[in-house]
Amino acid sequence: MPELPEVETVRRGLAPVMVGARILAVDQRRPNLRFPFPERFTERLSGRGVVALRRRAKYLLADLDDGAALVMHLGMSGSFRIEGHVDALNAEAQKLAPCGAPKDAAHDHAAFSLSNGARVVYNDPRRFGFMQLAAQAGLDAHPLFRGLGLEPLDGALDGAALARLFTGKSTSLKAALLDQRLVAGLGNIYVCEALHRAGLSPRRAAGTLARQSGGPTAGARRLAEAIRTVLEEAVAAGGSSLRDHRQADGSLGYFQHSFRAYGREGAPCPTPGCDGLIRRAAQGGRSTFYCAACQK
DNA sequence: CCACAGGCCTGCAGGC
DNA sequence: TGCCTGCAGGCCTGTG
Repeated sequence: MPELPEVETVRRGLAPVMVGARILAVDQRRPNLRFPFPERFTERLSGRGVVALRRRAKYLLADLDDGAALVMHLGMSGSFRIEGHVDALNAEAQKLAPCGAPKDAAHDHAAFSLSNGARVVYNDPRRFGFMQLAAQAGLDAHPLFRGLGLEPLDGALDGAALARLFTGKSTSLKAALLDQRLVAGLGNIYVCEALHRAGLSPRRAAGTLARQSGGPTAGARRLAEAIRTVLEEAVAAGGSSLRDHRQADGSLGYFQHSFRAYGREGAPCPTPGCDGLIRRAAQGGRSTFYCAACQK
């Protein structure tokens, strides 16, 4: 579920409820997720105000009023839901409620009771997610963040930046784009989608897109553009993770209907003028969907 | 029973 | 020797 667009959707859904509110209590229901919860987790959060809700790559960050940041990663199956909010702001937030609500509470692992009456519940069946506390100051130097690469939507990702990152790399484009140290926030779905849009083979060596004769290659420019546009479109659609608990207005979580390659094995390639079929192959133990006819 | 699933880390082996 | 790379396995549970 959670690649960059999904985490951003979560952030936008939670922000109206959490920012400006105070955490009254934390209901921590087990000692660990992927990693142990921080020491004295509930004590350290109780009474704290939430100043801001931010995102870096696939991390969600709640800035607290004591200078700490609650760092949250959703892993493969993490989701939040909002309960018990009744005012107008909350109605809007409910509409944005990220990743829907699970059918039962069996995998509710932590819940934050807020001063505005809302309860924000974290659910994660596979428990690949985690939560940590870090200092806001120097967060970029924190072990979780210091190695992260370019944030795709902040304006720094263009053909020249990609060409520079790919210089000398013999690894495949698929692996390079999944590497969070180069570009941060892409996962299996959006890598497949971006490569398809750019007309580039997932098996092609990343270094072949490096600079040539003083400038970025056309492929690097196309790829940077494809990454930005697919992420922007997915964010605008509320991500791809909201198959369940669809809102009546249908404005969120519909990007899975716009996939051109991911999960479409055997389907006709949607590229105009291409008569290929979408294929599925394994790369690094994960499925890659691509069209051999138009992705070179 | 099996394969597979949106993330990410480690260890290991091979190539240069 | 070092560095890069690909790959398997592990963490967990759910679904087809």
